[in-house]
Amino acid sequence: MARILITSALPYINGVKHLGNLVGSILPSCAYARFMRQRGHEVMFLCATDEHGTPAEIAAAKAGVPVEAYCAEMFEVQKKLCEGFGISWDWFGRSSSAQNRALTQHLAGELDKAGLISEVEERQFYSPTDGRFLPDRYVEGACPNCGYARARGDQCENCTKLLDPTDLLDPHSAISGAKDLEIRATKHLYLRQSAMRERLRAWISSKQDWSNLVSSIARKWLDDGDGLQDRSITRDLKWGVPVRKGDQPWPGMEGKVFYVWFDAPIEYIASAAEWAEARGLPDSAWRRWWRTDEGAADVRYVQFMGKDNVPFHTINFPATIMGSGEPWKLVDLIKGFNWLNYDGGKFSTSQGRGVFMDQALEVLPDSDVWRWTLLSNAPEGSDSDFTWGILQTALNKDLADVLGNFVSRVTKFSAAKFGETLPEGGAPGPLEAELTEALDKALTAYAAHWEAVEIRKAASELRAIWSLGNDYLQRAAPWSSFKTDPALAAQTVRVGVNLARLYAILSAPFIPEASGKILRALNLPEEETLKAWPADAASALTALPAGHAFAVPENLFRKMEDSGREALEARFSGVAA
RNA sequence: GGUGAGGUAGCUCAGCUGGUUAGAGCGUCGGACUCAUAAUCCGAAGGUCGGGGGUUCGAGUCCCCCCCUCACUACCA
Repeated sequence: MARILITSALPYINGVKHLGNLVGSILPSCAYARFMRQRGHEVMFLCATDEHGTPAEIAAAKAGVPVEAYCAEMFEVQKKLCEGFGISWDWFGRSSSAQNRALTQHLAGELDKAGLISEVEERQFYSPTDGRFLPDRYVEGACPNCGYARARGDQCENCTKLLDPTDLLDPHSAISGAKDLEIRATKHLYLRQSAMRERLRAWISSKQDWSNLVSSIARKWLDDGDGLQDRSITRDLKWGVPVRKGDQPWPGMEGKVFYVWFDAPIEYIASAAEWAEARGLPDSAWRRWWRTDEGAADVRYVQFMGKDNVPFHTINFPATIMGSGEPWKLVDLIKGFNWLNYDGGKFSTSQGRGVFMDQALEVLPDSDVWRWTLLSNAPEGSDSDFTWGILQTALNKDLADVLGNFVSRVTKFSAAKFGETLPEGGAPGPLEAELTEALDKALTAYAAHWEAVEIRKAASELRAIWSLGNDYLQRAAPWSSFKTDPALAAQTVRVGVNLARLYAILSAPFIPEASGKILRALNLPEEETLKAWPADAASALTALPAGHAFAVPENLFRKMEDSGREALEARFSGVAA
């Protein structure tokens, strides 16, 4: 038994996430965690909301509530939605927790002791009307290059020219529209990443099993332009972790907070501390997952994220951890995902384009359908497309026809001919031998794909395993043999129902609801059965003996008609209301 | 502009360090079967691997040039 630490990129607090966010980190991390638990490993699967920063403050202001209340509410909304998708984390925390505040301040203090923090005076736009400093992208004005009136301070989206906010003509606040902007000097702390460049490079180079996507993004940051730059870790905001050196004040930094990119990944660790506190466990219970000197040396740590998050997990956060000089667990495998596009275009939170998590469950409440569709089409190798046609195919063909119909035909036939207990008689023959051989190969491949975190390949192998069942039934044809040799048909039926049990176990990482339905129909205890991962096909096909009572389950999946698909396509075309 | 990723059958995608007739699912066509959610199973057709040049006995796979798509570009997190 191994110990597996799993984290999903933290969803930002300001609103409901779309399917692209879901498939890029939360969903695959959940499926992977479920697989590892079923294999008998000890799993700690953590996630949290990322709550600090300017967008949260602005979203709260727009909603007319204090930012703390806004975050508390959105945390509950996001938590419920994820639970609706069957997300199986051990703890879903909040980056605004007391634990994260303390740990962030502590790590900043350690970095300072190590000489890795520098103070830099910079000049930023300040808006007296808004009462805040404005990040570049919250300053708008006319583009000096093309004249576009609503260029943002970081880039003109019309001519794509990169800008400095001071370049803008007629600059004003994107929040209030105020024009009385002034440039103020302000002092900030920088993490001296440049000093850790070679250490980071050596660490990154040692990771041979990272994907091309992840490695190349990491290398780019090390070597782009003048190489790895130091990076500001503080902001002039109210909503965030107050800047302190451990538990001591930080002279000159009064009233400032840590920049959200700095405290958010630290929440991976802090969320484990939240978990321990919520369960009344001692600190050692969570530190054995995170401190290599307190038991975490044998932990395997896998992170899931979209490609936009890769720099933070390959460069910035490791720099924080390594720089502290303390023995915190570093990530072993980073699983990065590309983008999921919506019908050829981009999912967009700001434009309301695509399908959001709340809408998805509203129009199609069976979360297994979403899990299977999204995971079996996950954007692993390249950006990939979500369309309603793909969902319809995944539901109708894979889930309903290949898996659902298999369970249906085998249980119904058995019940009709032999009653609702597994019949006796017959003995395995050549067909069973062939099935066993094919299944053994497939089981090995399936588990290997999960071990390598190859989600699409695992899905494809699972589908092939489902198909083996139909192939077997087709050739064994118990509906024919029953007329002449009922014992032979009984043998086929026993194998068939055992296949249904096996499918429930193998499929659970993808479709936990359907797995539960199968196991309940087969009168099997869900939790123990899921952990009975098959050692080999032969034992899996004889797990349920003659005499075992079962029931015919309701159809596992209901298909989507073309008219239903068309209605969804129409509803979600272009920009949502 | 810079950097990165990608361009493989009608569609969605696999193809590791270069090696026999380039793969899968869906779709299409044909056949078998009738237990089952008009389900299943078998078979077939379908590709000048974005374009051009080069290296090699041999390239989808390596090198160069070009075209197209997308993302990122450090103050969004």
